[in-house]
Amino acid sequence: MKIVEDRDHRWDVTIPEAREIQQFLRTQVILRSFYQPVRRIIAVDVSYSRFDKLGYAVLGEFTCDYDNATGLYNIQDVLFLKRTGTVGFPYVPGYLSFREIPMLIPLFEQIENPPDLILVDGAGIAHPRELGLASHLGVIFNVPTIGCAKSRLIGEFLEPLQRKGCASTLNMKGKQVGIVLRSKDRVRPLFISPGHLTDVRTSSEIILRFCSKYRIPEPLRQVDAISKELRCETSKQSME
DNA sequence: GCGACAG
DNA sequence: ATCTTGTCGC
Repeated sequence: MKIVEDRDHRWDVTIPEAREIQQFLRTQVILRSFYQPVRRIIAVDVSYSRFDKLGYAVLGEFTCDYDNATGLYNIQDVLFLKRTGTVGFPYVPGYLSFREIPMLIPLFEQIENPPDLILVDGAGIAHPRELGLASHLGVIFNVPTIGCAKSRLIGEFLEPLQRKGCASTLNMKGKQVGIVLRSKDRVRPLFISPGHLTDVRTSSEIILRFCSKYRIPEPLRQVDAISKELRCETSKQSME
């Protein structure tokens, strides 16, 4: 996969420079209904070492079949790409994409064809400048993305009912930027927002269809487990 | 000035 | 994000 030429930029930047990049890229975000069901999807995640500045990036590619009987996707993993790299940007709320995307780019370079959809652990447009990690990734590759955060970055909301599937709107400055979704009975809700080439409605529907037994949608749950596994086996080796 | 703050 | 033990609830 190749980054759209006009949307490529440096990653070793200062916070003010990062903010300017976000302010330009946000103008490229497109929100629109997404034709379901999806067939080929990619999910990504990064975990970190507490000692050194190492990050463990994982990209998972899956094929999906929508099951009319259960209302869920049956997923089949096709391949997992892993990479250990140096983290070059600190965690600053609102600038997560400058920390994680540089570690993911080498993995996306190994993917020939863009998928139908990319699932991201983080915010989409539910972001101070409407360009969270999912939106940033979607815009530079021009691929549909959905942001699926485990906690709130920004926005007002009412607590959704405790049943799986219950939801409430996530609003920013009076307009809806996402949805607060209960992905399982009696667990903390997920904060879903469209990244690029999707919309709130489609994003929440797709995410719910990837949630069967657990709070986290299956593709994201798998790449999360694999990146933690990679971190553990890597730090174990460096001890001998 | 103070609180809030994805991963 | 990471670390960390037991413990409460479904």
